[in-house]
Amino acid sequence: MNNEQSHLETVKIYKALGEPNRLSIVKLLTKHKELCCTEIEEHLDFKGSTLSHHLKQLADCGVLKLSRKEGTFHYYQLNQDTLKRYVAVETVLD
Amino acid sequence: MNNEQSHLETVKIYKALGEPNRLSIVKLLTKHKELCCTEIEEHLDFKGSTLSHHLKQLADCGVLKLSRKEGTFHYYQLNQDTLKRYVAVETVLD
DNA sequence: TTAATATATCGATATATATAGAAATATAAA
DNA sequence: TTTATATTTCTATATATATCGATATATTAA
Repeated sequence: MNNEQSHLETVKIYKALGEPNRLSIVKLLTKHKELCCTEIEEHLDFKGSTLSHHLKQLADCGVLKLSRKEGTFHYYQLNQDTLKRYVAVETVLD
Repeated sequence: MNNEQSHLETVKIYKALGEPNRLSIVKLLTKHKELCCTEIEEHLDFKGSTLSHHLKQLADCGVLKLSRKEGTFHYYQLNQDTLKRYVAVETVLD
């Protein structure tokens, strides 16, 4: 539990959340069951390639997961298990 | 609550926690009521000026506070209120 | 098949950040 | 006072990261 690996996993998660645009993505997803890239871009103003990088980082550390692919649309949703394990969701995300 | 300022405050806190050495400082302080710089340096191996920067960053966002000065020794402790508001302390810090 | 659209990856770059040595500050002891 | 010690601040630098345009991939429609 408190080994080096979990330490770095924890760091990775907080690093992912410690950037304004990524935290906005997470907050946006608390208001929607799932969203695809195009929908996220409608709410938050940055370029597609930038969004893709942020989504990858959030997915790599387990904060988000790809929930569904419908045609070319990739839908993402929050990974509530991860969030509850690391974040005080009741004060930060509610 | 969910305004731009609190968004950036939240980012600041997770950014502070999202670095291996700083997270180590926080974890170390969960095991001690308070510690001064010299004591922290005995546990974690980095230079005094580096430690000072990390402590400043952690204190600026409210994760740590300067609890006491005794001579030239500056004692720091965790700010439990901040931690509880942002971190799932029972899984991350216990 | 070709064309159109959505997303991801690549490569470059500008900005941010962690680190460290040196200097500054502060306190206490000699 | 001078000296020693603890911590902070200053300055430089190397590394990490966010962003973006271009390209690549994947899927669907025509």
